[in-house]
Amino acid sequence: MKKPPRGESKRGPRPRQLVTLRDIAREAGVSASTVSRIINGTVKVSEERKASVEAAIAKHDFRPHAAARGLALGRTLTIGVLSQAIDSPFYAEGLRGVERRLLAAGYAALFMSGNWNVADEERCMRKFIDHGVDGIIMFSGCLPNAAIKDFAQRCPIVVTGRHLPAPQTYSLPIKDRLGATLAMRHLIGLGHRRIAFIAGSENHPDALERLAGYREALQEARISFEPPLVAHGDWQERGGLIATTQLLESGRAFTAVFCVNDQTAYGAYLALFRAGLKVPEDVSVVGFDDLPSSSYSLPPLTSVRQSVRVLGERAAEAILALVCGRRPQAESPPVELVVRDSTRRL
Amino acid sequence: MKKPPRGESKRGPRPRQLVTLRDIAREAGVSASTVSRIINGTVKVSEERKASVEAAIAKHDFRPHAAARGLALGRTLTIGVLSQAIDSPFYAEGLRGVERRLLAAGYAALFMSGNWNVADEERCMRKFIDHGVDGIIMFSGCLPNAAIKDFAQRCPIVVTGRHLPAPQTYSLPIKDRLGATLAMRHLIGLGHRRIAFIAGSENHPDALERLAGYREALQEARISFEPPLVAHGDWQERGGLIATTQLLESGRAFTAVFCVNDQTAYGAYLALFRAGLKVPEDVSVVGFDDLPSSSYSLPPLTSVRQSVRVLGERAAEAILALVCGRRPQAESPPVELVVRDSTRRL
DNA sequence: CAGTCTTGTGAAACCGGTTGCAGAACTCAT
DNA sequence: ATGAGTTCTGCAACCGGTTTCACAAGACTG
Repeated sequence: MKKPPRGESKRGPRPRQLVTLRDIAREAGVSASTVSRIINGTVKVSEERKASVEAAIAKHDFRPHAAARGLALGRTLTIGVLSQAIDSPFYAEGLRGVERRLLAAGYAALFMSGNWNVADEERCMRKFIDHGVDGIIMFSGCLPNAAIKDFAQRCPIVVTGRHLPAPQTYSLPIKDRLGATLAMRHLIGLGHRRIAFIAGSENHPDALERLAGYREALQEARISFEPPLVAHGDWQERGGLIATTQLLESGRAFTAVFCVNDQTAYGAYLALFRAGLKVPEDVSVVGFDDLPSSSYSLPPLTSVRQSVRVLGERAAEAILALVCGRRPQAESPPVELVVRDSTRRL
Repeated sequence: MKKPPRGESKRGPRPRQLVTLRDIAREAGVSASTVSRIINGTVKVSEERKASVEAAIAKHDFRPHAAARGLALGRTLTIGVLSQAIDSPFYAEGLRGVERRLLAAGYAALFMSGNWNVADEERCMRKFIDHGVDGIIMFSGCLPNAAIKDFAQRCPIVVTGRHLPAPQTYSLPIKDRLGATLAMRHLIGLGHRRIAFIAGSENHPDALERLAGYREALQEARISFEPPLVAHGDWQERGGLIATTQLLESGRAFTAVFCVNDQTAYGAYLALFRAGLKVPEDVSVVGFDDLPSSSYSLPPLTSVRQSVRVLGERAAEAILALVCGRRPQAESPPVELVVRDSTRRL
């Protein structure tokens, strides 16, 4: 019962740096310190030495060893980014924003997926710590706040989609409720009264807030809330398809569907299509997130837009600030409704 | 004109490890070597010491410092993964596969996007090297083979979508031509003769191969190749929309469109929709890649499937093998045609 | 021209792990 | 009781950078 070493069981020989800083120093006839100073520009060095060192560096195409530098500096220039699934178009947008902004600052991103699952999220977080990331960005996961605070003692954390006041931590809330009311007011303004809602998974905070927005808007318009008009999906096409199909089979009348996110709306589209119903002639549909592909759905989807890409950029800015010991100033991006062709006046 | 240091201009104080291996050793009354050996299970250690060391580790929730370990071991347990855009559903699928397989082996993935652009790809590769990755996976980029061979001298590389025989390198070709002929034979078998092709960007090797497959299938069926039936897109929805629109406006008759990838097909869908044409009644459409969302397009899209996710898994297996000094044995996944509702018999 | 102030440089310590080597302790056979 | 063989453990060196500190050389001041 020997515990296998980390990683793969078989390993090759221990790899070495082909050319080290001291090799360069020897070749240029200076000390290692001088080479280090030239590379980092930390202290002024005489022109002639600088030239000969730079020549030696170029000649051997020398690149400092990352781990060694990381050890000495206490930094890895790496940020861990936790999303729920790297292949979800929603998170992909966010990751893109993060990547852009981090790259510009010289940082690289370690992406991992939590799979909407506390255990996986926790595992990812530990892995980030083990990899020595300088900071972590969490896209709204299901990890309890207490756990996050715990991790935050080891490295700064930026979390989107929730409010979490704690040291070494910064939150970028998502305006779920406001967005949902925007969508609903649009439908109500078009004369719709019987509006179904395809919700997300039951325990997810974003899902609950969007549901709250749905109810709030109904109340505002003095339309009574009918529980049977709410069906639960899974944030993905499949869930939207199933939920909408059930809703149709239940026989409850409705003239519009508000979906908790765009992927759910795509599923709803297919369910309506199979039932021979046309969007928007027979049923109006509104999504949430305004994914890039929503401009290309048939018909192009009306959706609530709070740019996830910008959210990612802001999150990246915030984590960089935290890492450098500054106070982040990033704000959540604005929410707006993008009206396309999936909704019509009754 | 002072050169700013790497990363952000302002940095906080140099962070230190809160509790080190030697702290644990002192607390447990053993030497640092013993603690290291217990953590890695490299050598047998007496039960009593083991217990007291593990107690101390648990008490302080000690985690070894990644950079220090990386320095000593010469490994970072990190793999660089280059795709063209992290928010492209195509690459996202592949990244997902890579992530799964790497995580299982204890490795983490550093993802970066090359943006279909040689300069960016090169920059990413350098960044990977600078970050000390143990290996690199490249999803079919536009970097010339010579450049790749160059990078391969510093660390092993697995590349998909091309054939590149070189030491420290492994290729997983994509069966573009075969896939394209499958799609075309399907359309031709349904009685289509005037088949348009929406190609990708002109210089991309995958695009050229798919075009070659298109022509090959035409020739096989003794249908003459008509250059005006080929339009160029950009691998994305937008390009498919524009190209199809132009094709329609050109007045050339066609009964089917084969698109270089699914995203292009989504754009074609929208163009046809706007022109009042129905799929598949008026025009049949076939895509390539079988993205997950293609089951949910309206109508669900017939597409060539060579699972990118599996490709990613295979690539991950191959790079792990290379890193451990073994010979990779991974094969490209099989290609097949998935027939859905976007094609019909003439 | 002596004394103080800069400025550039190298030796050595340090970051926090891993590991070769040698010695201690313990087993077992003679 | 003694020697050989085995198992466990600690010392010290090492991985490859960065940085403190001391010092020498040159610039400036009175």
